Amino acid sequence: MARAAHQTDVSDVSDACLRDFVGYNMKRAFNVVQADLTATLEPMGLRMLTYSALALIVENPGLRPSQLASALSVERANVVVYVDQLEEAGWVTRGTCPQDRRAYALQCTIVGRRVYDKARAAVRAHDRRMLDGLRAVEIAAVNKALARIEGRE
Amino acid sequence: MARAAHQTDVSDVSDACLRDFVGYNMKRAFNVVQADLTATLEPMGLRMLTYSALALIVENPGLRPSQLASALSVERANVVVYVDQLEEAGWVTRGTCPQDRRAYALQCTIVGRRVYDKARAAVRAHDRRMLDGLRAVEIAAVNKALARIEGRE
DNA sequence: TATTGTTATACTCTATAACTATA
DNA sequence: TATAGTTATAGAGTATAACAATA
Repeated sequence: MARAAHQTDVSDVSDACLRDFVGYNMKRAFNVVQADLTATLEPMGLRMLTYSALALIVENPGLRPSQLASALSVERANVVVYVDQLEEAGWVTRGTCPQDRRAYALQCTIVGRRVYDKARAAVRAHDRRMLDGLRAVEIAAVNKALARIEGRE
Repeated sequence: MARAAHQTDVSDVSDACLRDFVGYNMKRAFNVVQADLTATLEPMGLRMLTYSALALIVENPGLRPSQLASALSVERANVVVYVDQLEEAGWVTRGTCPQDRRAYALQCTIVGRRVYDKARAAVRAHDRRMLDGLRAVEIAAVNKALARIEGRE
């Protein structure tokens, strides 16, 4: 790994001032996860958010968009785009909601279910790649800490 | 915390299908961190990335933009905008680089140094808020796991 | 009046391609 | 020929404001 003397050498740049800052560490780790996940889902026509939306619809048939927005922690306005894409792909339908005619009951199609199952397996493999080298206790510690930071539990 | 029966109730939405997926947990926790950090830095005219850039310039006087890009894990093109903003605020200067006239030697100004010190204290307080309730060993476990995911260590 | 889904819009983050001036 | 900084641009994520239909 020789490098020409005139080329940018980043090895002597100190980021110690940022390493004691959890947001910086999380952002950098998440960038790696995001890049691998994007590559994992792209061949199936999904992204992290459309995959997450599809998963929630599959697991919660009849889910309404506003519930989906809450579950994804995003605004209702943004969910419209995700559902549009899933609907255009033929994986999700906007069914009528008899109890509230303002709302829609989101359902996945047979094809949508199949795409989800395939994507889920790929995401599981991605997850194992990301956590490779970490012991079960360490993974549990991370999940606990993330839950605490998120304000759950 | 009473809620009208007709209002969106998200408590019965299951996201178990996503909770065993580290990217989802990281994203949600990072959203919380990001929101708090944005509110923390906004009064000082900084954002996460401009703060990070300022920190690296303060701690590495004479840093060149391409080194800054590597340290921040972003493309050179994006660094231009961050440095523009820090320069317009009067916190950073693009000094000449005698060894390589294509490059700039980034330096912080006296005011920039003062803004950084103030922001650093605010970020430390933010960090304590985020990690509140976690023991030192747990924080160490998170940082170790994040380093592993990021591919460092 | 308040809520649901929607549209329009804007800002941030990130990447790629192409340009210029240097090396 | 390759690199440093820059410009232009595009896509993704996120948020707010305002609207029509419905509660």
